[in-house]
Amino acid sequence: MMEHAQEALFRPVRAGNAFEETVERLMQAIRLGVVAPGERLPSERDLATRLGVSRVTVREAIRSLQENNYVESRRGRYGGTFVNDVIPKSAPGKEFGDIHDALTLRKVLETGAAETAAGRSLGPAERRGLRARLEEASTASLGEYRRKDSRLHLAIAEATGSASLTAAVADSRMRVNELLDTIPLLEPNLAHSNAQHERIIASILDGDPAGARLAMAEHLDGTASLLRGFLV
Amino acid sequence: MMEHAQEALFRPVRAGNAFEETVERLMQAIRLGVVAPGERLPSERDLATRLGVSRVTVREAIRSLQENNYVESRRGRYGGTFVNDVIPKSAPGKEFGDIHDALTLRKVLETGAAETAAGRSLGPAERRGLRARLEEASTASLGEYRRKDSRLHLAIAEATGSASLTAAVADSRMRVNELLDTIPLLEPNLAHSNAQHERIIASILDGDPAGARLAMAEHLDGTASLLRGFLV
DNA sequence: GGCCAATGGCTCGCAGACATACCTTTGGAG
DNA sequence: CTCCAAAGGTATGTCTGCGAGCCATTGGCC
Repeated sequence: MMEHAQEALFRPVRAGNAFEETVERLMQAIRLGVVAPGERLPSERDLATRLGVSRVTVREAIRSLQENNYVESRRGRYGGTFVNDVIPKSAPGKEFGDIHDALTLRKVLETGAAETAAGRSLGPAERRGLRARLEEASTASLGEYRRKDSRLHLAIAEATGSASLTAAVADSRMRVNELLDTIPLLEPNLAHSNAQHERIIASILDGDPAGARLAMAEHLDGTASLLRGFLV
Repeated sequence: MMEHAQEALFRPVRAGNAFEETVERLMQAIRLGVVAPGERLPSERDLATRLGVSRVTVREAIRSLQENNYVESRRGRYGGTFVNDVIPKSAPGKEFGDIHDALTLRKVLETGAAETAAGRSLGPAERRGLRARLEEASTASLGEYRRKDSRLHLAIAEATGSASLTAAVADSRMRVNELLDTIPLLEPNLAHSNAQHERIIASILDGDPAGARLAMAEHLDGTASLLRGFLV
């Protein structure tokens, strides 16, 4: 019997209860900038359907976000649940194994996504979307950088046309962002990142898979060594 | 708001109920050959702990496998639940979008895994393990080929040292295997596959990441075009 | 031959999640 | 000004899944 493969296959079937999972997803949407500050989440009924949980559970999750000041809800037509500007903390306590695991998966997924995206023939809407996210990230302030950066990387994953690859990238980024939140973000890193982003997007738009992979790999190695340096 | 990224983030929080998820995992372990015919599954109590579900749920899942002749249970000390030789078939009905999605994710994950594994310094046990799986796959009969093939690919994923990458590869393989089960497996394909396997493992053992990636990419492209040809 | 540890087999009460229905608030449309 | 669609807020009965305990069976060890 393959002892180690069992660890992967016999891992827990569910990460947490429905409530915790739902909170996690909504947090992802907010922290990755998929729903930006000031914007509205989908309605509770809509979320319940999409997430496959009951509306009660969605409401409990939103309640918990309200209590931590992530969102505010307004009633009535054209009401809804809106994302606040303040984005509170995060609490670490990671081990080295976790870091290696998270960074390995991220590198595989994101270099693969960049290469795949570059190998496709993208429509004008997709090309515009990528350029827009690049522009957003390059003009972002320190405070909003992580969110804009995530949106750019997610847009690259989407450009592969694979929903499950996009989902995997989103999950992976959440894990890595948790780690990144524990170390300082400095202006020089940011400028360097932006230059790398431009190379990545240029390679994708030019249809240069090898270039896109290489540029993404260098980009990721930057934050990876930063992380390893700070946390080990 | 990024409409498409929402589809990824607001996907269902749980794939099915605890029972269905548990059945799925046990099926994976059996079909991917992690627990071979004649071998014993971990005890119910053990599985319940590892899978994070109650023993009742594990038992219901095993019950369902028994009814489909996948396993048999024996009581008493040194008893347990044993995998049968007969491996029944599944029934498909996939759409093209699913196929593209599954193949895209697989390619990203497995080429990344091969490259990562080749870039690590593997211990003697890992090197032996890879050679053993290669040997098993190359001497496998038509009937057991898919299982042995999966074990080899899983061993490569394990060699990356990343548990979550291994888990992702396992999930991805399950999806693709479901598709592969619907098309014929022929001796020439098998011989070709074995030759490619040797190149992949050789590159990994030689510490040649680029070569490993390339060899894996060619290997996967083979079955990918086979699939696209048969199913589109 | 008897013991006993480890396994599968079984039951019952509780907590979490669900489906469904209804109430309240709000602001644009007519 | 009135209406009403769409959103959040609330309540209730049902069911799934869990925890925990106990029973039944088996085969090696003493």
